[in-house]
Amino acid sequence: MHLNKGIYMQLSDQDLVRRESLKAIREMGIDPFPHEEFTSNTNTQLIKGNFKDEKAEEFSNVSLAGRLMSKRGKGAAMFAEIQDQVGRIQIYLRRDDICPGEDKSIYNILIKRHVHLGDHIGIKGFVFRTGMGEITVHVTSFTLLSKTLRTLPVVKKDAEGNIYDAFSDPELRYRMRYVDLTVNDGIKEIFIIRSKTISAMRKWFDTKGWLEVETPVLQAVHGGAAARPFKTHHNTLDMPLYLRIANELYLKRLIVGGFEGVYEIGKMFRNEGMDRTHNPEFTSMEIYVAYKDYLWMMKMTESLLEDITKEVLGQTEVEFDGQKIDFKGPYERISMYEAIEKFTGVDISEMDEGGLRDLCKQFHISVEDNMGRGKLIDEIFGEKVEGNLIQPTFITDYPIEMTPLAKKHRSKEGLVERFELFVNGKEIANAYTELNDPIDQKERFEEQLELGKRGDEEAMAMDNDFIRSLEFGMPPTSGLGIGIDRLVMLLTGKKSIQEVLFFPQMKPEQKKENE
RNA sequence: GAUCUCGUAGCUCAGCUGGUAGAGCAUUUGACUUUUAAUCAAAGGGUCCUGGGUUCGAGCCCCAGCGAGAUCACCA
Repeated sequence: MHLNKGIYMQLSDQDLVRRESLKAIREMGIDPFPHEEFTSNTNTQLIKGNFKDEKAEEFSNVSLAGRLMSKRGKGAAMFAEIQDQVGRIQIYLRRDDICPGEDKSIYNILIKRHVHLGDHIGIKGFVFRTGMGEITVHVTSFTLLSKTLRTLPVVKKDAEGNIYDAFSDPELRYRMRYVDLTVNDGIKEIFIIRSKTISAMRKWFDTKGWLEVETPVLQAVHGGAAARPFKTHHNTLDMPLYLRIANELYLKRLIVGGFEGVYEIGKMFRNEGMDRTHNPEFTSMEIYVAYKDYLWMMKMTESLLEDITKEVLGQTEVEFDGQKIDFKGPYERISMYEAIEKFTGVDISEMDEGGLRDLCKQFHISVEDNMGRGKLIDEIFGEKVEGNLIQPTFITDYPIEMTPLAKKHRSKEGLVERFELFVNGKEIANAYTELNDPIDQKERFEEQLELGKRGDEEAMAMDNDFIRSLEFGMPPTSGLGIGIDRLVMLLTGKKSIQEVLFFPQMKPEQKKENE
């Protein structure tokens, strides 16, 4: 890309033309960036959806604002298109209607010459249908609302809906998302689905009486998950702080404090690799409900996802990468050991660390010396099982070594009460019957410290205040976390997380020179 | 972090065995008062990502760097 040569300051010949026009507009006595509000009484969608030829008089006085997206000059008249947030509509500008007097400069000079594609305009007029049958606004009054100084890519669509010259370079699309949103079809819809998903979830929880809360993003001890954090520094306190990798331990403190249902939707930060399913900051939803267990939470999760997909998409089925995925519950439930046996034919439930290590070798799965039993099982699962779980599937009952914050299984030795929900081969939710025995919790942290000493960089740190809070008594509780970005990817059919983030993380365009 | 691929006009892309750049759209000028990927005529627009090297000569070959995408590893 030509980004290195200075995308910020270099102007193309086309951009220079716009600067010249800006000057010319001012010389005409017209403010290219006027202050006054422009009042619309409709929008493109309302007109296109409701206009009827026999009811044309209802549309005899419309006003709307938007960007000029195409111009088809025909001499003393012109067809053009205006685009607002909800769509696009054709407009018809006739010189003698816009300039009824002797002075034709608004049409001849301003509109024909100095108004460019991308400019924000306000129009008033009446709606009619052209000879070709297209609903069109016949403009009687034209206002320039904001001049565009850069050339917008022009994306054209023919009658069959074929797209020409789409603005398709992913780098440019992500860096200049404002352009992507403006010129490419369907981009806004992705983010509308994202927004609706979050708001549907929030509404669903609020209806149950659970409380939306906010917990610290800056944490002195980063806990609640296995991941490398971003480190920062507080100047006044002169101490290191970490951006949260999870908020679990804080939310549980609130359950200790007497809230019976709390949830938080917010950003987490993990200082790890980036690829098409990982961004350094991502959005998670975590919810904790007192007096519940993970069996209850599975039912809740089914019901939540079924309701949300229905609300957002109008149906529970989505199509992803050619596969039909149905969020209608109930979902298949299968324990971790059963799942591994199902896809490998090997029963690992009684295997010790050495046996698992041999099995990994047999399956050509590369493992590290510092991996404990839990991690080895996780490797086998990730390699042999995960990818097969296309329809929503609960994997339950994880080995205790992998899960230091979950309660021991009520009946199965060596396991914890945990489930993860897999869809399309990817984990999208994770839940426990939360560990509320402070002595057990302390021992689990100590085991984590041991793993840390063996070289596991992601082992959790001891959180003494969290232990203290449990000593004050946490009711039996179940917690659930959902990766919002991944859920939105499923609901929008997007294979890359960057497609569902407005501004995915990018390296800087230019090296700093003399800053 | 590793490997592979890519970077040429505002956008989307061509560019042959190495001979100092092309198209469509967009822009500018002109024609056209119901067109629609408007049309017709003409014109302008380039640090071929950056820096080295090979060569009489590099968009093309080699090396290094920058940025992006895909795959893999780690993670959600």
